[in-house]
Amino acid sequence: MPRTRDLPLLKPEGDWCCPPLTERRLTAEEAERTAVMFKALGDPVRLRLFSAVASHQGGEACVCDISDVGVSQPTVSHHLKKLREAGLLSSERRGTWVYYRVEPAALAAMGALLTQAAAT
Amino acid sequence: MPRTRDLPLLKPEGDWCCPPLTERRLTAEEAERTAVMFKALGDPVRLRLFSAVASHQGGEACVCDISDVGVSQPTVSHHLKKLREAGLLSSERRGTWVYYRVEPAALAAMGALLTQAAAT
DNA sequence: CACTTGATTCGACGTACGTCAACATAGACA
DNA sequence: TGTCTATGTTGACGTACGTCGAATCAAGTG
Repeated sequence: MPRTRDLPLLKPEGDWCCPPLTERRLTAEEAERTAVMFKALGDPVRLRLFSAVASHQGGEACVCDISDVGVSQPTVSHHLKKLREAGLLSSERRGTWVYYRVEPAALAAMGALLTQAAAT
Repeated sequence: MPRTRDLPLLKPEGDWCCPPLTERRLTAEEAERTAVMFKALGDPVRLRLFSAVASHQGGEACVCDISDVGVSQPTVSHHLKKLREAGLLSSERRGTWVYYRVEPAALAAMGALLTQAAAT
């Protein structure tokens, strides 16, 4: 498989959820919604799990591929659930294993929220 | 003051702290360091405070400008301290008031971490 | 100096979170 | 059917977190 980017690059617009942090003050609801995503990445173990999925070849990884994070297996499952509930990961069972992959939209939204704010 | 961008635009490289989430798995230390920043934005009140500072004219705001977030003033101070400790804000006292401004480097680092990961 | 306003620190409270061991569930295979 | 492996769920425990009131500090004003 070529490592070229022949797939539809997603537009860097971030209004999937919220405007850039510099545009205006977030409302209470916007902040509530956005905070869930940031909080999901606000734990070292979840961050490592997320980067393990994101950096795995094919863009997806089964739990068995990424469970070596230094915590027990139930804890891994717990954190993956959190990431899924935050909309950052999606899971799918295929036979024996459960595969996780990153949700590009959420990732792009968070990125736009920050990068467009950095140009102040 | 002109609102043109005549100031040194910071390079969108994000190795200020960590590689993009897709490049490789984060080490425990990298995850620990990065999680602090994400956790800082993982609270609705802090998110609103941060966006209030970021969207304020001149790129800075005194505490009195942004204290209307629905929590007591000590709580506001507590959250601003958290954001400062995470490297996302810097503060400076000028006379009676304390002014907060966003730390562009940290913001850019987080943004790069995510946007460069979204191009998988 | 005392007094007022802005901001941080302190001490306490309740809740949420991360973690684990034990148990439960799902699929593969004999 | 039963057993084995891979994940998810439950219940419990300790710690960290968000919140507040009260006390404290900082700077301006009379």
